[in-house]
Amino acid sequence: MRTSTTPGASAEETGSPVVRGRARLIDVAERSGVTKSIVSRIMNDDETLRIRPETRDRVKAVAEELGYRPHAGARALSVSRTGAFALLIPDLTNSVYAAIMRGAFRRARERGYFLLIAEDTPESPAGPDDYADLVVSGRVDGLLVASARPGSPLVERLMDDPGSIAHVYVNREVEGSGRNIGLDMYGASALAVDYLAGRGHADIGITAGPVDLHPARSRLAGFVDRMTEKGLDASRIEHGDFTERGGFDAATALLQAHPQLTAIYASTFGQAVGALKAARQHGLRVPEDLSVIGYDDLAVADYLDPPLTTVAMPLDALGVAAVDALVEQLATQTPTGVRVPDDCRIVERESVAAPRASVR
Amino acid sequence: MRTSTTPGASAEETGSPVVRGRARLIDVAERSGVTKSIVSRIMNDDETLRIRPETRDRVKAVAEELGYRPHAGARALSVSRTGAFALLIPDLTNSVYAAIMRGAFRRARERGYFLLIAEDTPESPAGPDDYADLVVSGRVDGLLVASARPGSPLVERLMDDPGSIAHVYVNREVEGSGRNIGLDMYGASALAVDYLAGRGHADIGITAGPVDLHPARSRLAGFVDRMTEKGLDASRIEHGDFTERGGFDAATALLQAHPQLTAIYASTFGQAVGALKAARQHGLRVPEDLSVIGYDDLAVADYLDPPLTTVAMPLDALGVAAVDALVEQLATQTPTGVRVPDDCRIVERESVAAPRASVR
DNA sequence: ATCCTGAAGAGAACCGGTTTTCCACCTTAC
DNA sequence: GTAAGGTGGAAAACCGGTTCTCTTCAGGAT
Repeated sequence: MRTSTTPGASAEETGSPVVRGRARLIDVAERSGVTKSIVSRIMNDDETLRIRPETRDRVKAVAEELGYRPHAGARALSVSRTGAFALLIPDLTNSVYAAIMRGAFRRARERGYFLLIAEDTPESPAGPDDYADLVVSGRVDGLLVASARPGSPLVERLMDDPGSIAHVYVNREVEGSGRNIGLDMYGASALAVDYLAGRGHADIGITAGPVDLHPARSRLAGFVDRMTEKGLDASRIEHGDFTERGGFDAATALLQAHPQLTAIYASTFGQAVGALKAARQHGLRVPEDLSVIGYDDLAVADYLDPPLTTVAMPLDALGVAAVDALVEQLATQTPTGVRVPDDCRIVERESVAAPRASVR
Repeated sequence: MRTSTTPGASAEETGSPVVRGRARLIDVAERSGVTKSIVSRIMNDDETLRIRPETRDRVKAVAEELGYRPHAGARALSVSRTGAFALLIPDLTNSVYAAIMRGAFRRARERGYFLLIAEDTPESPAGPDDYADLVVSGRVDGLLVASARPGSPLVERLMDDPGSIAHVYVNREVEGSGRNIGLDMYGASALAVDYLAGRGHADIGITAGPVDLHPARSRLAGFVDRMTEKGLDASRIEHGDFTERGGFDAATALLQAHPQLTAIYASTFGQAVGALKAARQHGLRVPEDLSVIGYDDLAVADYLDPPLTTVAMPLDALGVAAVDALVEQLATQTPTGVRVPDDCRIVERESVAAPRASVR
């Protein structure tokens, strides 16, 4: 687009800078009487640069005056680094991911990166090509993949050639990838079982998630194992999507199949909301007739009826850890996985009580 | 970073392409025996290019084989266009924005843009500089501002120099900007009043939003005007944040100040959730003792107790319209505002009924 | 006077594209 | 036989930075 902008054409006569859209490195250089290499090295705090303090100050003042901002594309071209990551989210409307996004976003800014957030659902792919091309085309430096589904085109591609595209898996782990940033969901499930059992529950059901998702499997495994350890019946399982609807359907099936159930452990927050509705439709009061515990502690939990007791997970810490891992991966060229320290805990509200026919 | 990558160094001997991170334009050119200018023009479907069909096919085949993807930074540098927008959201955890994001994201992709999403809260600014620098530094081509707050540094800066930074205001309008993409919130409020009045309600209160936010003012004005038109008392107003907490507080104050209230109109979905809780705490059954209607129709409305009747707004259409307006602004260099056609409507669920002491 | 040294900055190549200009060659017409 | 005109593609400038190498000049030592 050579629109003959001849920058500073009139400035040469007037001595004042012509009004341009943006100041470039060379504008700063000319105006302070040095070359652009010097300006560049000053702006980037080049340690190897020997320069008179007064020159440095003058250049910095001019840059400030002109509102100089380096052109991201030009810099990316030069240093082969964009300073941006892409975060792939399976569902933007799910507040759980909002919490992860928030942590990741903040941490990215702290480490000098911007975050490009994209919704990556099975239905709406990126278009002709997938999100891995964001890296190949030099738009971002790496991928934070929270949307991994085994067998999806993206995951296949990343597994095929793990070296050329920096990435980590967040929340949804991919086994064998060695770059999973996850929470101790297994332990969280065990904690939930302990909590319910501690209140006297023995007939506990679980609304589990889709079997192909790693988080669903971990949570279910933690539930089954701890139930079994305690000598309780771990067979009250119904699967459903990780949505309100899925939780409603699964809980309904659970209540029909096992009328003696006194507690339900829902695998996600959304499922718990659905389970509450299922209980109402069955004429069951929560927590008097049925206890419900959910996963992930969101702000709305306080405002449900009854306020929902949850297993709180450090979701923003997950986002933070993911960004840290990706930054480190770029620095060392070696992927690492992290299990975020599990300070998961039960947030007690009012949806859990002792079972109605407690035999204590 | 001149790491002497001498692309294709060994390829010259072996005849096969050396394994590189990415294929460049010149790699495609050399491999197909033409110059990079030709490849560029072929890949961009340059109409003015006269070329032998076989050459075109050969080049395209090579590009495909090498998995060539143009480098975004290099292209941005050359054409002064990045192919990305930034969407500034005030609260990532608010599902209302998720709906807008979704519409905007999809539409952006359709029009060849990526979306960089950023959370722009009053507390956590962008850092040393604000989000307008995303445009100045050539990282994105324009801003979709859904986080406008009058007097905020960003809005001030955009108002100061509206010409140099392409942007539109989404949802939260800025008066006098001429680039507002909004919904008919005024009309939606009137619709809610009509609906409640049609069910026999006369004592209607509103949980309004923060007075400095345009949506809050529009919704309140629509309420007040329509109430007044109908000869009803339009003074039952309490302000609160656009959150569950704000709705809870405002509704609590409303119920204490006006015990005769039979209906509450909540200015946001979150406020409605808070209002439901406030009703419960006051020992009021919804909808028998108190009707509640909320704003924006989210999926969870079905799962609240009772299921929440709402005024549904075309949120994804808002996102779509915003992207369209921004694309057009870049093309014509003239900002435009749009009021998204108001196909807003009442979604009836179970939180509204005739007032308990209906005098019909 | 000359040589050396270090400080301060100039100059140029390069990153990977896009776009304008120009040129060689082949036809066709005269 | 040659000029005109069209075809197909080559060459080079440019976008705005970064970084490596080279030059100049002053001052001190010899």
